[in-house]
Amino acid sequence: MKVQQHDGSIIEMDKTSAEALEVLNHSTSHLLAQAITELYPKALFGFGPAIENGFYYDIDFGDVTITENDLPLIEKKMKELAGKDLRIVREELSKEQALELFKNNPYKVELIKEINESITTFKQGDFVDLCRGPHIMSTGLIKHFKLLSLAGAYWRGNSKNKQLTRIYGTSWYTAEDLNKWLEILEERKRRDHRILGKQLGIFMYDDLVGKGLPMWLPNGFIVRRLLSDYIMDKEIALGYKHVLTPCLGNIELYKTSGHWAHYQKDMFPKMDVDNESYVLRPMNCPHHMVMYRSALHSYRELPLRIAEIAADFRFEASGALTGIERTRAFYQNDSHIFCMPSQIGDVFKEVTKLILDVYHDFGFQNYEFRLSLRDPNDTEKYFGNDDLWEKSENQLREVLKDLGVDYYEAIGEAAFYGPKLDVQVKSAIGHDVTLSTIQLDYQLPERFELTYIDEKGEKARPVVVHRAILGSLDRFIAFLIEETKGAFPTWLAPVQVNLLPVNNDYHLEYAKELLAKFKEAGLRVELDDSNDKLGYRMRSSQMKKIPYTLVLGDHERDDKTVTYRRFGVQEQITVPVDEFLKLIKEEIKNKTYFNVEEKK
RNA sequence: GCCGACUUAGCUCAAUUGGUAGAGCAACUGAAUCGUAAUCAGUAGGUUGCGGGUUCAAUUCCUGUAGUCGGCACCA
Repeated sequence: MKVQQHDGSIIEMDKTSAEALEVLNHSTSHLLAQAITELYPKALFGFGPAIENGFYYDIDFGDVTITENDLPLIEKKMKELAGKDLRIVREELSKEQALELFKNNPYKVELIKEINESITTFKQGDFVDLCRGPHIMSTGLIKHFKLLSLAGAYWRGNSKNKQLTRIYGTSWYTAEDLNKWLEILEERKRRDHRILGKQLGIFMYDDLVGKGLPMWLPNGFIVRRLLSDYIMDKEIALGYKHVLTPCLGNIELYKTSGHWAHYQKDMFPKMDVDNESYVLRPMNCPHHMVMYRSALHSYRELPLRIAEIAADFRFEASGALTGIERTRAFYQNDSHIFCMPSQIGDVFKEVTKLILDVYHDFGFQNYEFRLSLRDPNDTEKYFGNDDLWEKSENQLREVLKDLGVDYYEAIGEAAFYGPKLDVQVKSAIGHDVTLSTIQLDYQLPERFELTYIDEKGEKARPVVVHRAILGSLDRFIAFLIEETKGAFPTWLAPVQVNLLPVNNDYHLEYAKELLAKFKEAGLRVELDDSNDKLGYRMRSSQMKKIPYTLVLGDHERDDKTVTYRRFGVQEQITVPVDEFLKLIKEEIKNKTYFNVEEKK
């Protein structure tokens, strides 16, 4: 297929390439704009780019309100226009000509004024759009697309600007590809932790308690407790010291740290008591800073690793709340590592290795390291002087180079006190979320006047490395649910073994015997002695995604064996009881990550 | 917070142009005792999120409010 580029050249593109899909989606966004222009002549257009597996267009509809019910109509118009197989014609304009052509559209005028290169438009039929391209040669290629959703989006991503209407869609070269993508979107919905979390009894919400305040149900609590134990054991092995600090803090604490100046709006309002003010803590750094400060420290103690599974409270914008991925009450797997400047590299390496170790245990593979840097133009957000920022950002680049991990840089994603190394994952519903983070901080030690006694017996200032491996337990579990589709690995499963006697009259006794034996062995085991048919109980067991369902009948009782079925697998395996115990204990010990798809 | 949509039984969903709520699953009761993803029958379950309005009549129309969802903005 042929594609026309910004400079007017026409190149050949492979339809199966990512670039070709991007071009098609971009051209489909133009087709959308053309259809809208015919249906709503007063509509004004902002940006309309291709995005991953789709496109959108931001549109100012003026006084007209568009709803999702309008999408099929727009889609129909698009099909009609595409059917005409209109040629898409590139034209080059002077800035004056462009300003004249788009004089009725303040958004395009704003953009034209900023363009320094040659200005091009792409025209199909009567519709002209300001655009760099590239585009396909004519609308006839646009056949398999769907408008997906509608949203508000601020002009140029700034909440001070007017909010436009964004229409999202997706476009493909074949009907098969389109359907495949739509199926993936459906599949993602089924993995959504909010749905699975409800089905599996992990967490719940109630309006009377308040939005963003999840309550952990028995099954969810088991997973949380095991995860806390798991990560604390790892930390203890690395020399971390665990502490417990209160969820409230005097407001002066946060004024000292700088958080009050930065995040006041995102904290629950202060509480005035006697002549003091308190806030629910949004994070734990200040508590740990003053804990460090409470004693004299020798360079021999460093790095000193203070850790806590700490409850934090943030007044997140109501629209940001998402299941247990983003809440107003959450628990951080937090630590602050106080070290000498010369130890920064080693500390970062140690923490990065811990992250990789943990991800390996969980079988996570789809994650990316992001080096989060400050935006030098945003002097309001970022504390400290330029030299220090440059120094610490370069230090992180050095560390990453030494570690040999792939990463990408993101401007404006740093914390106000320093650059970060974040581990980014994509949730089932497509949210880009930070799972783990390591942050370099020269600021808080300064603000809290932290010191240690160095080799020469003189006071020196330590550096703080903030880090969270599981991030927050809440968000981690959200991600874990989506990765495992709710089928937790055996070591984390709320119920690990479900016992099904074939006939209660003959096999219940044996089942009870095993129940006691398995409990004794430390397994989370249940016995389903309801009078339902075996098939019914097997189905119910599978729906709860219990790793091992054991069927116990005459053979098993007489031979002292069990017949088990692994979750999601048809195969039935009969083994002696002790062998089964050995097998499951081994699996729990090794934290084996069981992939149902592979075993099917 | 902003734009748009949604909210009916514990859960998943129905209810023709406004005529006063219905199914499956779950629960409960009974029968059946059965070898790997739903045995049969019966019972109970609802101020249709909440408040106000229009109407002879509102799940349905209008309005306010709360929550949820899709995005945007935000994310120490």
